Amino acid sequence: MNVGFACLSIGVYHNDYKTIRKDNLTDSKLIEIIKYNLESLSYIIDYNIKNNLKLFRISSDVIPFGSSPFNQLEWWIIFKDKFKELSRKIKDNQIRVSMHPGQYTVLNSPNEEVVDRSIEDLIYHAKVLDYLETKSTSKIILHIGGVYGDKQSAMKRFLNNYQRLPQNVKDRLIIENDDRSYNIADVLEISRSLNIPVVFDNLHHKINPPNVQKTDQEWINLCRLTFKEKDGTQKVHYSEQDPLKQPGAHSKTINPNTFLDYYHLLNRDDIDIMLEVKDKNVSAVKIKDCTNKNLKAKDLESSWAKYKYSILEYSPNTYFQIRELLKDKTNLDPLHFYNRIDNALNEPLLLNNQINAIDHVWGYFKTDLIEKENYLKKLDKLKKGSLSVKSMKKYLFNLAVKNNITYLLESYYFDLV
DNA sequence: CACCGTCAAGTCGCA
DNA sequence: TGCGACTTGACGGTG
Repeated sequence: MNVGFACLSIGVYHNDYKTIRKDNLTDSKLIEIIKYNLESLSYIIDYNIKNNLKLFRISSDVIPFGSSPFNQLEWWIIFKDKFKELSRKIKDNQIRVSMHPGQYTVLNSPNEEVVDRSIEDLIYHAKVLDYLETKSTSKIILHIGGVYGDKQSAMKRFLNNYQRLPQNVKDRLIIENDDRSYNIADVLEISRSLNIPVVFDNLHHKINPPNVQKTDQEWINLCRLTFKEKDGTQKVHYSEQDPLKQPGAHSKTINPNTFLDYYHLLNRDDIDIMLEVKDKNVSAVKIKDCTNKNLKAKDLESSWAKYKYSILEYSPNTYFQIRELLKDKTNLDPLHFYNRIDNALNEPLLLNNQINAIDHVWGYFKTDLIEKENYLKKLDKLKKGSLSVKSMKKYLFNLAVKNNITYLLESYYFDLV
């Protein structure tokens, strides 16, 4: 089983995607942004390699206006070398990348212009995967689209418009059930006509189930039959509901107990599971560790190094308990380790604890007296309530960047809230 | 420097 | 009929 995450990552420096408004768009600005975004992609790929994560979704935002006439650049030529470099990294490390156009790419719209733009958008996605020299196992995952008051006609329109796609898009296109219009039975029906793979999404399914009653495992086994050899290992999406938000909202993190129950019911290993969750790579590493039969003490230690200041911030007690726990290297219990961490991150934040964590992080810097005075002034303001913890953390992050403290730049502390 | 509204994309549910 | 929700960074304006 491979587990992966989507687009962005926590604790990776320079991992964000920049964009631009139409009003300010120029070729030179576009080039600058694409260069930056491809570097971000490169850093995230490096992170995946380092953490042995073999499944990854590339953000559609990597090329701003990638399918729009506003972007006339031949970016695949301008950045040929960068694409080559990325392609080599992905290939050498056998990372399966995919892409997932957003909710605005609607192939079955009754509006011809929307369909035209959607086809252009799918061509753009295929182009990125083509220039990364990925095989047909690198997929573009798409939802069916809208219903427009007549589902049968809308599904028919999807089938017809699919035929308008160029072959390189067809080779990669796979379809997924969504949380309000097309349930898994609908998507499987479309798959039977087009002979293309189906991605099962457990949370969408929970919210939007078909009339036919089957277990998730049964649906997943049906979807499995839609994956041919050229399509690679079956892919599914896995996410959990955020209990405080509207139905369909992804949870902050994956609960490893819930995941393992689900995974054990699947009772198979030949499956790729894309996690859709707010804390992205953090959950991917967690699940990776909790399912790793050859887990080493250093795996948990490297994870702990990234969590520790967040835990100190939320719960000093847990901080000391986990430090003790990790001293026993013969008895590894990743589930217990991650449950302790997740529980701590659910405790209420107290200013005193936050200041304590800030002071620990500050201890990493070897600064001059002027900087120290600056810090003490900020600390004083923080205690008086005239400076927010958020601002203070931002200040510390910038110091970590300036002093190039890798240990801190890789920490979850600046991103986990 | 922090915060807020707007933008940009398409659909749908709800006043 | 039109607006809010979904998503997220950029950006202009305000405090």
